[in-house]
This record gives sequence, structure tokens and C-alpha cells, in this order.
Amino acid sequence: MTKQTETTIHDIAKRLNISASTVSRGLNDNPLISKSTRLLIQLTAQEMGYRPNIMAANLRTRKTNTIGIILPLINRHFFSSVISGIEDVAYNCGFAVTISQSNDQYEKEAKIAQTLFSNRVDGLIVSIGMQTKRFDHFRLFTEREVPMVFFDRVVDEIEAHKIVADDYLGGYKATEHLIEQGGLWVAHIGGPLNLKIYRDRLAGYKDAMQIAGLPVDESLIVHNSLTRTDGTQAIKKLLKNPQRPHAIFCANDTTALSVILHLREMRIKVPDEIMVVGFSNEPFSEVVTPSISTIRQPGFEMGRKAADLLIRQIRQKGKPSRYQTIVMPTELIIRESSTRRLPE
Amino acid sequence: MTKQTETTIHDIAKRLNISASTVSRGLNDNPLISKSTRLLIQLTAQEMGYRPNIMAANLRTRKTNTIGIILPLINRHFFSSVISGIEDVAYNCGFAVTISQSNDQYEKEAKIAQTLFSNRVDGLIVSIGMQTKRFDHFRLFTEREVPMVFFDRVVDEIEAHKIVADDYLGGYKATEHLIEQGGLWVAHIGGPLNLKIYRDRLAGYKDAMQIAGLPVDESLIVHNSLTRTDGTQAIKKLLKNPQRPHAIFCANDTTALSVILHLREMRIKVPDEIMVVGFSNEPFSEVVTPSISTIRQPGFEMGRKAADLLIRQIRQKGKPSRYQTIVMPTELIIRESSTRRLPE
DNA sequence: TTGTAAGCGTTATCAT
DNA sequence: ATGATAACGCTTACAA
Repeated sequence: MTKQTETTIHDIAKRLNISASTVSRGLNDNPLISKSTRLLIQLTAQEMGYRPNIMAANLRTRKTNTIGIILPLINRHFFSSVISGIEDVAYNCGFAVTISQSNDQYEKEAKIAQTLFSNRVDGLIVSIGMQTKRFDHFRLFTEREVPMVFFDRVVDEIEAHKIVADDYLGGYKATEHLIEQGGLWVAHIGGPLNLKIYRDRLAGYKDAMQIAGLPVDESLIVHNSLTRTDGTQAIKKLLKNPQRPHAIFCANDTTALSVILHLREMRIKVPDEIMVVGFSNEPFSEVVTPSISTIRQPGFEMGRKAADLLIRQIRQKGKPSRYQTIVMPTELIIRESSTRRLPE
Repeated sequence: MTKQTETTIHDIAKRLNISASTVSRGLNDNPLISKSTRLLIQLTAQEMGYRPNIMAANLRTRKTNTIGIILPLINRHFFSSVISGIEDVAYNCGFAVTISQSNDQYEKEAKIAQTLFSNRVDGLIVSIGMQTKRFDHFRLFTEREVPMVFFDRVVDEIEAHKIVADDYLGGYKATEHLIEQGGLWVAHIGGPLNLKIYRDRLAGYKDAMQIAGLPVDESLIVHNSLTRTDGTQAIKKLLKNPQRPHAIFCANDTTALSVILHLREMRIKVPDEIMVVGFSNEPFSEVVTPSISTIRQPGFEMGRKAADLLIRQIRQKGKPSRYQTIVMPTELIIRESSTRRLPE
């Protein structure tokens, strides 16, 4: 149990009276080495408790078999689902995954990018922070042709593969559904417009209104950071509006929840007086009363797809001929918060 | 924008007509180097777009500044909170974090441990899988004195620092509360007993019953894997019991939720006919109807503490004189699912 | 205050 | 089928 120095291929070589290169080849199952010595090498390696020093190999091969992930916040169901999906694929392809959270701060995001680059990750999967409006911290990667894949909070300014949910259609379907349920004045609580996902959800909302022949009333549109507090602020503001909304499409479930809780406090009935639809299908949405209608985004699948695309790029080397933006389907889940009881 | 080969300290050295070692020292702010050359070096480094190759440094210094995390499942609120806490501290101490999920499979857990060791992580933070009953995959780390910290699902068999929530007291308080609320026959839906956390929660339950002078009836105790389906199975079984329980203490919130949903279906009123308390304070517990009484575990703080303890160990080198088990306080959160309405 | 040179543990090239 | 040797890019005695 004493702290021994690690066994290296040289130790194995010495023991077997062969050269280190043969050992290296043997361990890597190089067919140049005769089957018998290969076996012998692997056996002795095992016996001597040999653990390859991957750092050394990495230095030599200029690969790390590591994928870096940058995202705003780990502790959010959607994001942790994505991580889970990435990890799943990465693990099966022999890649490790290192994760950092930007906490939605530009400074931290930039510093993380630097660090991951210095660690020579083979590729990067990113969802940018709410505050991020400049993108020079990713230039490092584009210049050196380190593959990147963006997901969810993607940016137009960078050429790369992107995985997004169909935010536009999600926003459209949510709003359309509310209109079908009898909502005339449908309000929208949206996120910061520097993020494309929120622009898209907003666009879906507006189009659905217009196509239904309903006016798009700017006083019924609120933008904020979609936290629980923001949601409460927003619903308070909407309730003060001369035209009280019949329905609200919220750009995430957290906000939808605040709205519902506030309306409950105010004794305004959901869905009878005001209907609500959220976005993301957080675990709580199914079980809160009334259960929250929402748009499902396939987080785990998005993670898998992102990892798959990234690893493909890493393996093929050289820029892909063209970058694709993969739009994953979203699904409207209709629950109580938007279903008017049928008159009996 | 062409793919250039990376600038190294040698390139900088050549440009400045000094030696590579001076550059190395200069970049590391070694006080031996005169302030002026240090500045000069750093400036040219910046100008030349130098990015240190951390792999090379790692190989040389035999440190990676990387912490490995092994846990059953990323996509669970408690675990992602812990990760978030670990990442927070690690980042501020200059450590990267690599995460792998065992999916509660022993084989995968063991393989991950191997890989992380080969990657020479400086330390390991682990919560073991439900199936894990052998621990030889960690021997690698103990033998080479690579620091490890276990959290939540810890094991007696390994000497290391451990961070746990006060599961015993949590179980005790939950049960005591149910008894105070008028529960005589309190049932328990618990987890697999190879995990200490579930043994402790069970022990707390039993002691609370005994101290209250109530019988511990084995037919009111069920053990399973605490999934949503398991919860439904368990409540079905309990309802068939000749003595129907007045209250149920569930070892996690997921199970508590299934119980509540099933009882709602059966039109059995919670809490009036059966009271329920869960464990973990998942986000949904607060907002489900009836809201679920539960035991709060400080996930984020546990993560911070684990990282802190690990990094301390990494820095001081050599075994700590003795290993501590840090028990973080748990808090009973009383909500609707266990509060009998007062008779008016 | 700076330079020289060795070495971390691999893999890859060129011999044999 | 195997060996010798030179990298990979950095740090660190030891020397000057």
C-alpha cells in the first residue's frame, strides 16, 4: 500500500527484455506485433498494474479525447438533460466530457473558453449566456479549426453546426392553441431578444396572432430574464393593462409557474379566466395544479445529436463543407392550464 | 485564418533572443526574472497569440488541475445541484471538472474510474451507484493516494472524507412529524439497503416510531429503487395491507409524488386520509397539489464542501491524519401533504 | 538574473 | 516483427 511510482511502458519493456516501442504497439494491438508477444505484453501489463498515462499520449498525439461543454447553468432540467445526452454519446465514443457553467456572465464564459482551449479539448459544445453579445472568445476555436457545436442558445455570428429546438413553431403552436381555446387577447412573456430562441418564440407568437386575424398589441408583450421573480413582475404588469389578456404564452415554464401562482393568489382562475402555456416541459409542469401546458424540447436527444455531430467533425478533421442547423421537433403538450372545460 | 501551428515558448524565446526557460518563468511570474523582461515576455506572448499547452505542463508537473466526478445520473435535481456547487468552487480554485454518469451500473462505474485514473485526475468526487456492492475499482486511487471524497451515497468500506446529509435525523424528523400530526400507523417506502443513506433514513424512521411507543410493523415497510413506477407499486401494496397506513414516509420525493398521484386517482384524500412526506425537496414538490412535505438536503452546499475538502487534500499532499464524515443539516419542510386541517 | 540540459511517458519514423 | 531514437511542449535543477 506504499505510494509507488507508476509503471510505464519502459518498466514492462525491461521486464520482458524488449523495447518500449514494442510494448507501446503491443498495448495498442498493433497488428505488426506478433500475436504471442502482444498477449505477453498485455498480460504483464495487467500483472504489473500498468495504467497508461493518457497525458503523455495526448501530448504526443495532439489529441485529448475530451469534449468541453460551456453552458449557462448546470442545475436546470433542460440543461442537465442535454449534458446527460452528450455524456452518453461521448462515453460510448471514448471521449471524456468537461463541463463549465458561465452563470450567464460574459466574463466567465470568455475565461472558460480560454481555459478549455489551453486544455486542448478536441471540440466544444456551447450554449451561450444571456449577457453574451460579443463572440470573440470563440475566435480562438474557429481560427485553429477546433470543432464547435452550438445548441439551444445559438448565435448567427458564428459559423458552426447548431442544434436547436423548433422555437418558432413551438411559439406558433402554443399561441395557435390558445387562440383555438378562445383566447382573443393573447399576451406574451418573452426572454431577452439578443438570444435567437426568444426572437423565434416571439416570431411564432406574432405570426399565429396575425394569421388568426388578431391584433399584435405591444402592450401585451413583456420581455425579461424569465426568472420566477420576473414572471411575477410581468403578470402584475399585464393585469394592470387596460385590456386584460385572456391567455398568456410564456417563453419558459418557470415564468408560466409564477404566473399561475400569482393568479391563484389573486383568485383569478386558470384556465377559466386566463389560460397559460409555458415552454420546455420542466418536470414540475406536469404535476402542478393546474398542470401546465407547454412545449416539449427533446433535451437529451439534443445533447446526443450535438455530441454526435461534434465527434463526427473531430474524426473527419478539416472543416465540413457546410454547416447545418438541425432543428429538433417541439411538441405541444396540452394540459389543464390551457383547456377550457367544455360546457356540459 | 489558416490553420497555423501553435506558438510555443520556444517561438517566443527565439523572437526575443532569450532562452525558453526564461520565457517559461516569465509567463509564470517567477520573481527571479526581472520585472521588465517578465513584462516583455507576457506582452510578446499575447501579441503572438500564445496559448499554453497545459497537457505538456501537466505531463511535466504530474498534475492535471482536474477533478473527476462520478455519479449515478446527471439529470436529477439533487445531483445537478451538487455538480453546480463543485464546479463553482473548482473553477475559483483553477480546477477543471470532468463528469461521468454511471447510470447506476457497476460495470460502467468501474470503467469510468479506470478512465479517470488514466487521465490522472488530481482527485475524485463520487456518489456510488445503486448496484455497486464491490469497491475494488477505487483501490487504484487509494493505493496511489489520489484524494477521493464521497458524497450522498457513501460507503463504509473505503477510508475517505465523506459528505452526507443528515439522513438519520431527516428520517427521524419526517416520521416524528407524521406521528405528531396524528399518524399511528406510519408506513415507509425506502431504497436499497446496500446504500447507507437508505439504511439511515430507515433507522430514523424506526427510532421515531419506537420512541413514540408505536409498533414497527414490517408489513408497512417497502424497499425498492424509488422510481416513479416503484412508488406506484409500493402504494398499491400498502393499500392492500390489512392495516391501512395513516401516513407514509417516502425515501425520496419521486416516490412521494407517485404515491400522491395514485391516491388522487383512487380518490383517497391527501393529507386527510393518508399523509405523505418525501425526501430531497425536488423543485416539483413545492408546486404540486397538495404540495409535498419533505426533507431539504443542501445539494449545492454539499457540492461546494466536497470540492473544498478535495482540493485541500490535493494541495497539502499526503494522507490527512484522519478522515472526517461531514454531516450537513437537513431541514423538515412542512407543506400540505402532511398537514391535517385544524378542526374549526 | 538568465541559460543549459534533462526529463515527464508516450508515439512515430526510420532502420534492421 | 522488433529496436533505436527523436520528438511532443513544458518545468526545473544546476550552472554561469
